[in-house]
Amino acid sequence: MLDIQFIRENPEEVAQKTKQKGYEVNVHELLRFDEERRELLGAIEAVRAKRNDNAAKMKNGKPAPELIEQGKAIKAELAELEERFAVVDEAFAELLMAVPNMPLADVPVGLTEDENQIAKTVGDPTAFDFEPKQHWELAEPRGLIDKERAAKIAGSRFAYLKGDIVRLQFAIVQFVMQTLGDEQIIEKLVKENGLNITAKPFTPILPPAMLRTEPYVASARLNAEEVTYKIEQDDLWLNASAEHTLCTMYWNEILPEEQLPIRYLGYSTSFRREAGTYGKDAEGIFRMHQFDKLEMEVFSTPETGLDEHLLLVAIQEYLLRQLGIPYRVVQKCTADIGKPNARGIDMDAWLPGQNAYRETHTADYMTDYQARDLKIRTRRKDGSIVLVHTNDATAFALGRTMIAIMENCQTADGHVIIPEVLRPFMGGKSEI
RNA sequence: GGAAGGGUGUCCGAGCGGUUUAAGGAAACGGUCUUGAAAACCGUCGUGCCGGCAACGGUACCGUGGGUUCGAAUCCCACCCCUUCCGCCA
Repeated sequence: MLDIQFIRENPEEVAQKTKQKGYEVNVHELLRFDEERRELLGAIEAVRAKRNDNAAKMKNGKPAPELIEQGKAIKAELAELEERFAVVDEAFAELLMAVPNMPLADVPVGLTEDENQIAKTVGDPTAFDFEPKQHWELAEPRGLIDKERAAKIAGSRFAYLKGDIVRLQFAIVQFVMQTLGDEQIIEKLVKENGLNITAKPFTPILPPAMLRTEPYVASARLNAEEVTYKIEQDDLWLNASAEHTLCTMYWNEILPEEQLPIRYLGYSTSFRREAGTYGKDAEGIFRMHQFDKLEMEVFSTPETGLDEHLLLVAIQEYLLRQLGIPYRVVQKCTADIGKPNARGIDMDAWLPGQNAYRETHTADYMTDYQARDLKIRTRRKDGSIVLVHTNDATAFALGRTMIAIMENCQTADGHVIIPEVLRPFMGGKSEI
């Protein structure tokens, strides 16, 4: 949620930016509830003080009957106030939760994704002296992807991946783990981008793939049940990204400042119901109910949050360049960055088979919006306590990355040249 | 899944419904002593919210949510988690 103090002090700005993000919240009504709520809270606390006082008088020995009578009256008075408070508080909380994070100044204002801006394009679309195929045309005939049998067992949008494509996935995982664990590479990227943050490498992490409702809601990442799988029996949800189980990891904790930034490289299977996407990307493995993903997650001080975000974007670009995949960087507009986001970047990889750029990466900067609900704070060296800033970003969505490799590195006879950097993890193999 | 025992502050650990304003210890920080350090001694030492420029005051929080009571860490109910034993299992 957004800082109520900030909303009190900047109601017009909050109303305007809320609108820019495509959200409808009556800020003035919110502030009226806020005021009423505080008034009632003051009254309640005064009555409670009276109650505590009254009870204290009865500490020693036999309670006087008139004190008990007084206590009963106080109890009734308190109950009446608390009832009124509960109503106001609920209305207040509902409005407050509806307020999105404020976009940073450089986020383009726009109400649909058409107003996203292409920040830059890197590499030319791969040239072929033959008609490039779509990834499933390459993979299915060779038995690398079997969707028919998967449909028999689990339904549509599932697949069996087999053979060299599986080796490729784990080669990518190894490559990314090695790259993000290399302090020199991080340092180089920090310097190149003029960032004022450490070169601390990323720690690989395998998170749970499920989480409970309470932390999920607090993460501001729980989408409607149309999008996310729910395990009713156990009050658990299947995560739609490792970022969901990573950002919630320090829920309700105060981290010593020396520990920051905490940089994780998470690997997790992600699950999405993809309701309402019937027919869209039906072929191949572009849009699946289940896919594996490498996700970066960073907890930092407020001062370094933006630089951490820029580092994550730089890493995404570096990884794509290492694989030799042409891509473009998209600065998402106010309506497209998402409710908890202050800034959001997408990366679209060039897919020759589709003759189009398609989204393969996202980088999200939440400032303290997500941390406020998750109650993740840091204790500074001077003893003060502040909310951390959170960042998440895709390292590689493995399915889509393999699509990009297959389509960009395909040969006329339907094989795939393995990018140089992956070969050490493919047993030296240069083609599959 | 069955049985038993537990969840108290950064950690350990007390806590017969009303001297709990949560004992005591450890760690940490500040100080005295010391050439310096250790030891010893003295002091400080949870989080949120409301009010206040501030010192401070009020209030809530002892796994979570409800209930009983004039009064709940303490009693009752439900749920979550942890430990041990048994069963099952990669």
